[in-house]
Amino acid sequence: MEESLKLDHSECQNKIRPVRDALELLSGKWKLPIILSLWLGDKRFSEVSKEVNGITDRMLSKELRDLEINGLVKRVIHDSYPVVVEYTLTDYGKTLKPVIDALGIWGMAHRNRLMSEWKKNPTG
Amino acid sequence: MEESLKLDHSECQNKIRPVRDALELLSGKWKLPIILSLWLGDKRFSEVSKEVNGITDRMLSKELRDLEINGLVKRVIHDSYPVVVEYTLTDYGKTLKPVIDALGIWGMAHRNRLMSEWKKNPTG
DNA sequence: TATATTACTATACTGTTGTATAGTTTCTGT
DNA sequence: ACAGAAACTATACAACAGTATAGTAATATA
Repeated sequence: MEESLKLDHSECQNKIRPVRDALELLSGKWKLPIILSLWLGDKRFSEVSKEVNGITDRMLSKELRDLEINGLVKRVIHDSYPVVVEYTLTDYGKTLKPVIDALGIWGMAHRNRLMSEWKKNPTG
Repeated sequence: MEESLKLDHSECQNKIRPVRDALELLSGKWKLPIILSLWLGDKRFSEVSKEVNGITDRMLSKELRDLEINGLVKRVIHDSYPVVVEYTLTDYGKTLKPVIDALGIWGMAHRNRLMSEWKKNPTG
């Protein structure tokens, strides 16, 4: 009995871990905007910087490195003046589509729900 | 041209917002463990506390309130000795299933990928 | 009266995430 | 020689998420 409870619990932990992994990979203020910016096409550092409103160089650099380490983004250096660095979403990065879609669909429904609640009772 | 770029950008923002909403609702150290604990059945405060390893009362209280405000969890007070409070996942909370599944599937694939990379080059 | 249980709240602290601002390197046009 | 651009890095700081520890209210039992 004790034993089976523990099994259930550790099974649950095993199920939760990959969910957390995926969540952590996407969470934070800047990862999604950066990924979506690159989804529309390869970009240089300064181009992403312009497109992702409000991000500092430091954060952009850090987040791009993070995404690169996880294999979602590839960094390509062009030997030109001035050194041009292009970032591209990898095919692997694009496998995130179903995840982002699922989040988006639920998030949309949630917004609609909150809206209709507010219509029923505007003062909250 | 300028105009169409701006449109693209704001459209993109509109798409990103619900994704972020959903992400924020699930992110943090404790929300997923709590949700999954309640998925297996209604629980009292102290039962969740025992099941979700390492959480403090303060965090549990805060997160449960947060989940309640977002309509994912319902708080039911039983008038008994000592006061018993039961938390249940709402039907609405259960609509998160496809989201959590999508995260879990991707996270699992990611783990496998990292494992097979490690096998190719164990020293990193 | 003292102690125990449940479901919390209060206060103070730490650690991580993100911000602000400036500096570095390499190159090139003037 | 100097200014300027690209792609960063360094340092210091602020804000927020989370932790540690203790305390509270209601009720019951010894």
